Amino acid sequence: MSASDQVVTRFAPSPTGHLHIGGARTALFCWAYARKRGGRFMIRIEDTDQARSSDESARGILDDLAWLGIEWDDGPSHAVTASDVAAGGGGRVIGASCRDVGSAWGPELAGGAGYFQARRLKIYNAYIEHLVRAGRAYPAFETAAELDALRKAATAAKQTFKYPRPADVVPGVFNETRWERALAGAEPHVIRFVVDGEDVVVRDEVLGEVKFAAGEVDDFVIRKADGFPTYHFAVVIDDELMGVTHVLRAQEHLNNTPRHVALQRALTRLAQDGRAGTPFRTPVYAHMPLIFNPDGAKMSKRDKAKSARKAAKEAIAKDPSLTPATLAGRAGLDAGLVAGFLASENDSLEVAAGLARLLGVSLPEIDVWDFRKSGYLPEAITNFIALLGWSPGMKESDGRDVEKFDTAFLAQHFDLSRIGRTNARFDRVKLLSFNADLLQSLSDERFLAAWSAWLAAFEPAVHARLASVGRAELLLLAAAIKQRCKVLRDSLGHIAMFLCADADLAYDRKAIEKFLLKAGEDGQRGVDHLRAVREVIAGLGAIDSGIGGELERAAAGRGVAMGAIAQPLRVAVSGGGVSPPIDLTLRILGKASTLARIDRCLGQC
RNA sequence: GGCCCCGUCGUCCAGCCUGGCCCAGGACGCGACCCUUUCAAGGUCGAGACACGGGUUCGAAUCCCGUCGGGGUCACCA
Repeated sequence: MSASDQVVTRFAPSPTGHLHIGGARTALFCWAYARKRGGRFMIRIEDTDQARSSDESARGILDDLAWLGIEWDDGPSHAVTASDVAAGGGGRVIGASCRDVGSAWGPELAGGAGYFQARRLKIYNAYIEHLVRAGRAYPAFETAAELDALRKAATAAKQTFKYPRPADVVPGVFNETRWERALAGAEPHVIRFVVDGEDVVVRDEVLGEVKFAAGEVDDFVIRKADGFPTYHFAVVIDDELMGVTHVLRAQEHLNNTPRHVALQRALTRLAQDGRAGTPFRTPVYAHMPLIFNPDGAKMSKRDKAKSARKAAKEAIAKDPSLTPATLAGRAGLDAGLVAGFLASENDSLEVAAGLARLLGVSLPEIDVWDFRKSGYLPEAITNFIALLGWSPGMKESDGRDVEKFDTAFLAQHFDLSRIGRTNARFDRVKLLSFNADLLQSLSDERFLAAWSAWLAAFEPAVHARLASVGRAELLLLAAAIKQRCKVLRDSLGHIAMFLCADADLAYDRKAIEKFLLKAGEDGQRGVDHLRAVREVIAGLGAIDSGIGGELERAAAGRGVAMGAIAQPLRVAVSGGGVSPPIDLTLRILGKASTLARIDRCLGQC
């Protein structure tokens, strides 16, 4: 395969926040397709929105991608962080040997810098000037307010708004007057593209042929008043210049495609007329289905606000003494902002998070970062999202569908032809099950490693406390909680009883009544068994792997089933009726702690 | 509203292109039972869908048309 027909895919995030789970799927599919075809996968940062873009966000997105194990051949260079579980730690840089996509335009575009659109203004402007001189684009001077008024009028008249091309703009004729006026610099202006009246047929690998009639698209903006290109323009220029052959993106972009094709055609004519550049190719398009919420709307950050609002309203309904103001006070938030939030006047993420913390509810995970915080494994995420809109269509030998696989499998089997057309709801319960299965399949050692890395990143205080626990005990702990966690965050609830000081352990009165004080069918009470077992344990040198046998002998000696002594013991050392298997629990606690807790419990009986 | 996309169990996915092997298969969830020192985990079994209406055909989940339903998009955001 020559370089010219090598497949090049790209993921082009806008650095305005965290990486959305839908974006992660797009990136994953782009990556998998490039790998499958032996091509290159590229990242381009679309930071042409000056107000919303940030370097911090770009770094975060790159980091999330790396964490997922999605590595790019071309794009910004990025050091892999230590918390990057999938890639196995730090010490590497992704994108260090990327292709050159801009140094011909200036040294500032050498290396990874060429993959940031905000630095490529010189390139876009050169094309824009050629387009203007060819009569395919023109400066427009309407203000945002004027356009708004036109739009409102159209809506009021029940008509679709389309930008009316000014009478002095003639397709194919350079409007020097407007250009000079723009160059003078006194008036804010945008550059609009002259959309010709041709039908566009988009050939899509997923949807087939999609026809757009001429006249559907108006003269859209290609350069904003601040001098930055719009998405439509930058994407077309860069995809061509960067040799992108396949564009995989979400279906919400389908309606943009005719604009992009129109631009490609105009730019190609420019080249053919000998004015500038080389002909623009139309990449292969593949628009994938959207990812929905459980309630059937497009999954978005707004879901967090919705969920927090609901929780707050329920809290207020339950406790009428609560008001938006008291809620705001307790959560340390601005009262006005909270009131507005509850009235659905804003969807502040800050308010949502604050309210959630205060009320002890968890917000739905939307961004990859949210899933990281909750304690999902990257392998579970990539496996699960790959199934949202794609399937390998293979059967296991036992007749079940193949649905558990890793990214290596994707790289080997991913194909455009098996991308579905129907939107998928994001089912967190199934994701949870995928993650739980993965966690359980880990050896105790590997579980401990993943768990410890997660604690270090998200629960440093707990991680620090565990630092004083011996490796053998940690491994025992890992074994005890592994099957009980669907996500790593669940571990917190399971280890609380171990982290708690013996003197601080709280006893559940009901559990004491039920398992210690109430007499069983044989007339014996748990508390009596507990006293006997206490002496057995006190007589032991230490609690080791033989403890299970000791307890069984003790039970047999008293003529009762294991449960009759395990439950009282469990209440004594954990405070309640639920804990990991009693032998493991006692081994982790150790003899001193076990006896101390039994004695405390006996004191409460 | 205009334009565009979609419509198989509650949810995700297989089957659709190349009609019969489909009174539709798998997974998650749900129910029951088994295992069991609690909670989990695990095992077995079960309930559960071709949106509707017309065609075409010997035969349709699969092909065609219509209806209804859902979604996306109509920015100097991407």
